Amino acid sequence: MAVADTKERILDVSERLFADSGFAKTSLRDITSEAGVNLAAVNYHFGSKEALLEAILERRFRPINDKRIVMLDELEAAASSKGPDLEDILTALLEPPFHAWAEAEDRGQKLLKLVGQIHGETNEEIRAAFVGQFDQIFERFNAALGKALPTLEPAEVTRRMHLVVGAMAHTMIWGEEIMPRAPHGPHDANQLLDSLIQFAAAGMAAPAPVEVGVRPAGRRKRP
Amino acid sequence: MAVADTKERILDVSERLFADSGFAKTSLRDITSEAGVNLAAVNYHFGSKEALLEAILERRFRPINDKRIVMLDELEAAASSKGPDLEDILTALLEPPFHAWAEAEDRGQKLLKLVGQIHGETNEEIRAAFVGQFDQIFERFNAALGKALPTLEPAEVTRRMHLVVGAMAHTMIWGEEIMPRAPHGPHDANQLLDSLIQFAAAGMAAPAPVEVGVRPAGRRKRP
DNA sequence: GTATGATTAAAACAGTCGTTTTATTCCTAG
DNA sequence: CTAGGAATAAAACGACTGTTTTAATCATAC
Repeated sequence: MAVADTKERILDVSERLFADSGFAKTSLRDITSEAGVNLAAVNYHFGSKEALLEAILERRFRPINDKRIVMLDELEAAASSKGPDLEDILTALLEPPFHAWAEAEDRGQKLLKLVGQIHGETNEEIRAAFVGQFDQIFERFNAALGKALPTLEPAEVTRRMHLVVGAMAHTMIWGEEIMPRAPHGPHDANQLLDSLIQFAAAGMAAPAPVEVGVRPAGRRKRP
Repeated sequence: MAVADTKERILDVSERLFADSGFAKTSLRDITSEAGVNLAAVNYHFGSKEALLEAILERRFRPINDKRIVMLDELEAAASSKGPDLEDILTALLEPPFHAWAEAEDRGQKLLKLVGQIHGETNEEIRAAFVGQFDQIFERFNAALGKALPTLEPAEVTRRMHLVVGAMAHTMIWGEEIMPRAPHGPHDANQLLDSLIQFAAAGMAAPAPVEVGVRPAGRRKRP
């Protein structure tokens, strides 16, 4: 068996098992027996179980984030001095992971469910490696969104951007269960993405909130 | 040591340890030694480690969901035949968990991080018990939101409602890290909640998306 | 063909896990 | 005061964990 075969089989199988049963509950014996490789192969090729998880995440998110940057680069190159439109920026942010998710679902790879498990379930090193993959994405899109929404405080832009990411992540992690009547063809996925982008664009462009210190004590009593 | 003391100490400690280190990585010995109780106490009082997790979730989410229902009841009792306003419904949906989260953070109880770990990391039984706690919430608020947004397809209302929940959950799970410069006083929490409600209201009220089958092939090319 | 390094295989290691069993203590009802 | 169940404590059980070690096999370069 060629090396690439063994390594990729381990990646494929462990990605699925981690997503299905969780990182901690999936043993190396589960992985290696299902992949048809030796138990020691994981430690030999990856070093440790946790390094295997890092390799899985890297393999999936690298092309997604690369695509995001490329799309944003193109938008900014084609835009006027005002910068790209809000909806286009959000499309560049949301479409690559969403398509990866929809395609992965079709192929039975529920890798995105892994994201929901990373928090707390693995050590700080992995968490840092994971969020580190998104540092550049965050900075670039935060800046672009701030330029597209010049009336908003930068901190408010950042807050709302995180809300957008949360809406997306929640959809991808729970989408399978919370939208059971929507089979995962490209059709449904595109409809979901449309809803998401429209929702996100409206939310990002919502009127600036009233300043905290200025507002009357009782929250949100309309006049 | 009184019974209530032992059970509650186990709940308090395990809630914190689960949230910090994850369910699978936290051993009963970690819990019982830190709580100052005997190792067998968990199995004696709760039956199993997984039943302990169910008890933790029940203890925290029961009052939150009760409050949501009470607030929605009051809104509907006071509303005209058109039903309550969108923003009020969203406040009833988002404020109870948000305040519980902010207060819990202050007391060092990061229970909401648990939610992000439930998916996949525990067995189907627990997952079912967890989502079952939100069945009533989902139905009630889905209906109320549909009434407040009569121009939207019901399926679209449901989709957007899930996006709102995702934005909220993401904020609560990651808020600690993604908003590092915002200390968790009631001040910042309220500001965050304001942003969230404003964002959610605008997103929910976004224009209805173009029908999938009708739309031209290339996505979202504006005229 | 043989040497050499990479890969796979099999076995053993040392430790931790959740749970159960057995004993002991505590508290209260009669 | 005492019987009896509830609660706590201590110890042991059996199973499973990630990792490491030791052998065997394979492919490639000379």
